[in-house]
Amino acid sequence: MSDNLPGDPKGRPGIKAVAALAGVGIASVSRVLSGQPGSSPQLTQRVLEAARTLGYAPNALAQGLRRRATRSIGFVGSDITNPLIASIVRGAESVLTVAGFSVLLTNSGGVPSVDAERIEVLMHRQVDGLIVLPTLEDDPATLLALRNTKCPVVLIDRAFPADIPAHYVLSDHYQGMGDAARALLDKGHRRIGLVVGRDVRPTRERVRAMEDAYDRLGLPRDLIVHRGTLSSDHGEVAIEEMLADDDPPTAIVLGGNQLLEGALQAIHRRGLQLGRDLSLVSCDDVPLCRFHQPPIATVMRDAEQLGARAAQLVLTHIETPGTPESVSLPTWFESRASCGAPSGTSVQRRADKVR
Amino acid sequence: MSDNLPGDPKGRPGIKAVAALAGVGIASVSRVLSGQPGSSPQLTQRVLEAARTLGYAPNALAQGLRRRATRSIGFVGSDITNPLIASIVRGAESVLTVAGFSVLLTNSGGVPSVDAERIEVLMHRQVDGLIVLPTLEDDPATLLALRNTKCPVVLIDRAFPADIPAHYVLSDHYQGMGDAARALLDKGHRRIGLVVGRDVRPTRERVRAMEDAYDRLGLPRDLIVHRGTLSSDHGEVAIEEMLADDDPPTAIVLGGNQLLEGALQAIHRRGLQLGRDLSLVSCDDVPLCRFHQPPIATVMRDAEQLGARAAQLVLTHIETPGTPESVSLPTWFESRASCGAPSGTSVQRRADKVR
DNA sequence: TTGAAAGCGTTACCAA
DNA sequence: TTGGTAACGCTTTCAA
Repeated sequence: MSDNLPGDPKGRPGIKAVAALAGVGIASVSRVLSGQPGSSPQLTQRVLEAARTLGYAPNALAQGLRRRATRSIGFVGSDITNPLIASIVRGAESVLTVAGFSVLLTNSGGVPSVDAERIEVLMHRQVDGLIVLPTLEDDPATLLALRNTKCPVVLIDRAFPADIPAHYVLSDHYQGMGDAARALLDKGHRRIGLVVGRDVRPTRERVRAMEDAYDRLGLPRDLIVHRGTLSSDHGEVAIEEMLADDDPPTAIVLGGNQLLEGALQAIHRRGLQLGRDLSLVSCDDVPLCRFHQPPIATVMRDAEQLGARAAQLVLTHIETPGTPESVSLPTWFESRASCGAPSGTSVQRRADKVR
Repeated sequence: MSDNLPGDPKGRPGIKAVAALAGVGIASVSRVLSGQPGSSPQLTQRVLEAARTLGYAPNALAQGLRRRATRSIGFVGSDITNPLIASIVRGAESVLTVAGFSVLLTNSGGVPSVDAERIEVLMHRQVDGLIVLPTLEDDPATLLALRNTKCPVVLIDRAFPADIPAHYVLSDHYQGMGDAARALLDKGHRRIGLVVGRDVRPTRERVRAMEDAYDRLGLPRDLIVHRGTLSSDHGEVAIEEMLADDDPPTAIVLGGNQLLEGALQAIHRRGLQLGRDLSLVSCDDVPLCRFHQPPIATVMRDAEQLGARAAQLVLTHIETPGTPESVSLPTWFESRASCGAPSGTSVQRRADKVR
């Protein structure tokens, strides 16, 4: 049995092979290669040489099993295809890679029960930490899965019950949306449409920011809140419905980057010119915002930073578990030509255009 | 020692705990839970019940170590933030998830040596397969890393030396680019600029398609090929340089979606109207292509399908290793308003515009 | 049909 | 300073 030193599954050398070649004990190899002190220079030398000539690298599986730590973290998001989420993943991945961690990526498709399932799979894979962008804040399966995690968890842009053991990285949507609201009200808009997603923290913050903006100016809350999913299709429907209103809003704010494409379709179809016939604000900058004619005013944030901070947080608490921590990152409003002064109702505006 | 049944690192029950609770042997638990036949209904029942009450799920690390298979695959791409790559990952991930595989995602940042390093890390993590979008085709480190892989590897959109043991999923860039070229030549363009990246298969196919299109019409190859990286910055520089030429092209083709933003910046800055003053074709549809005014004509492909086929290929060869396989997927040209007839030199065009 | 025991490749204790 | 050895949690012979 000891003659045959197959090492690894597909014929890679194992620690035994290195020990044999170096003529030392297996334990010494482990010690040297994991950088533990207390090995003579000679032994160290021989082990290193043997390892190099064999092209040896430790089997991360066995290490993980023994060390009870895999240096991997799981990421659960709805869809990597959403540029916002891609940026978050990118930010997290670059921090984690530097720290020697790998990322297990999963997409839940925005289905709460799948969130829960993915969390469980990742736990079985013994990830050392978890970064999750949960779809909802009150899905029972997700809550259960989150309660059963035995590793640090960082939740992005969500607020969960206090008994959920997790850390948070939050965007300060209130600030950016408040600035956007004030900018619109300043320009004279009084009836504003706000398209939002499901009832999660960003939605609540955005609605609150809008309402407070009205309140602060002593204006009646002439706000139309349209709730649904944050999809392109919903963006289109929302615009259609709002503009079909007897008293349509003169400005519309989209609470999610995915809404924009559908919204623009509806707007173009109606032949409306943004900034003149209708003012539009979107959330989360995408190339389309900047290159659209006119450019789309946007509530901005640094998505990569969001992911990077989440990664730092999870690493910190893997290192030394601590009490729940919460990080808040800024959002800000960037005004662009899609925002102008109101110009009567959209019915009048359409009449203008046709004439 | 046998009284204490801690099971898993952070206090999750192990197989021993289940065996103890069910009052059966540990081997029986394994057999029942991994669905092997040959267990009495009673035993099966008791094991299942015990597992459920303990909330037991096997430790994937230990399973992987023992089975010599982790049901995980590694993905190496340049940057998940590129919507093309995000779509490829998404396509792969959905196929793999259904098959019970997890994805280890890494970004190389488009640095060849990092490609190689990531491949090695993933091998040490004992992935069962690898999907790679290599930066270059002749980087020595990457070639070495690829040769040392002991698992099925699928390379996307690249052509490597025949001695590299890998499977391929390729886009038929020749077809789509050929159609684009013919469309431009048909409209009367004779001097066309082509911006491409480094010397990899897509670049070569695109250049060849353009050249062949000229040849087939018996036209001289009045083609300006601009080579560089596929970044937004390079897109901007490329446009600037081409339009600054004494005899600027009347149409420009961008061989990569990342080029578009920079290119549009340069074009807008010059006040050129696409489709009239200059014709533009991009590669790989992004929202910006469709919503730009005018919309940008594009050589399209199904990126998710690219990832999905890669995943299928890798799964097939994990199941039953076979000889190298190669899959080709279509690209096609979608003409949009950014393509019009040529209108003199850009100098004249600018004069027109100013007048 | 069932279970004891031998590993999988590594780490870490402990004795030498 | 070194190396044997017992785990880590699981699967898989092999005997019973």
